[in-house]
Amino acid sequence: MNGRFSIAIHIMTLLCADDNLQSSDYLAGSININPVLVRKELSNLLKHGLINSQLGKNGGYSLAKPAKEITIASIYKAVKPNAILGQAKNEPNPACPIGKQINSHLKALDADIEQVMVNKLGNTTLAEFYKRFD
Amino acid sequence: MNGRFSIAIHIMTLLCADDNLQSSDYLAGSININPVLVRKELSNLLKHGLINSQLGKNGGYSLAKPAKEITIASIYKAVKPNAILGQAKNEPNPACPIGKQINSHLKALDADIEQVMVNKLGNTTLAEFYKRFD
DNA sequence: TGTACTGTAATAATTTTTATTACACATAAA
DNA sequence: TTTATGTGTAATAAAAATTATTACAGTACA
Repeated sequence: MNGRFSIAIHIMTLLCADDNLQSSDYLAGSININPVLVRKELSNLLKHGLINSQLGKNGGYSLAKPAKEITIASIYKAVKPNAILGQAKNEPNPACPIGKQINSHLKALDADIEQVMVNKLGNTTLAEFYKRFD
Repeated sequence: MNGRFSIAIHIMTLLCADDNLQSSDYLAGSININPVLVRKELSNLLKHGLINSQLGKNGGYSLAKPAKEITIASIYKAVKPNAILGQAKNEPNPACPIGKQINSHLKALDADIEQVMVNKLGNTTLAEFYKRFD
């Protein structure tokens, strides 16, 4: 996994902390990454219905619903990678009985893992996560 | 996560499939990656006590113990990344109340996730995983 | 009608991953 | 005892992925 979950939850926490519209530049300043990257992730969160945006002057971003109705799992799902356990770039040797089948078995393992992860992350809401800050 | 878990479990499955010593070149041929990368991962698995190696002519690698005593979790632990959920490359803004604390809360989330993952992967042995191949 | 935003494309820089080359060292077998 | 075949590891190069930057069209408030 790359830094996307970290960026997404940082964004969501900042929006949770203040109901006013926040600009991508402000968010980028807290996360300390390029504003364009933030806008890309905001665009993704928007697509997943987690946030709202407002165009034009004094525009910005806000949560699409109350923080207690947003689970960490839903944020994770918005940015989740193809494979939690990672995947080979090269195709294994199809002439090898193990190589031929390993990917499908790995994929099954991955699905199991994703399920327990999402279960766990589904137990916490953004509101609860935010309460941990002091 | 990169391709390391995929490589490690592929290696372990191949060693499980045949008790004879296997060379890094043979393993690399099934995985379809460079033999040096395989030897690096073998070196790591060796360090974690999961395999044995034999130097010299006709040398190679074999499992360090019966496959039913090796869990998938122990293989995962040998290659696990710093953060399952990923981590930012840049330090968040220390002047921001959220930015200042986000990393420690993320780290806690990560620890929770790792625990449920390891629990889940601990339920399956290499022997059971290997049985799924036909 | 200017100003301050979002939204997105194109491109460059950086970092990470993977591949390759090279070679010291070990041991079985001819 | 010499040769062949393997491990172990360092150094370097190539490729791929991630992050940063520049640029600008479009929107809406004042």
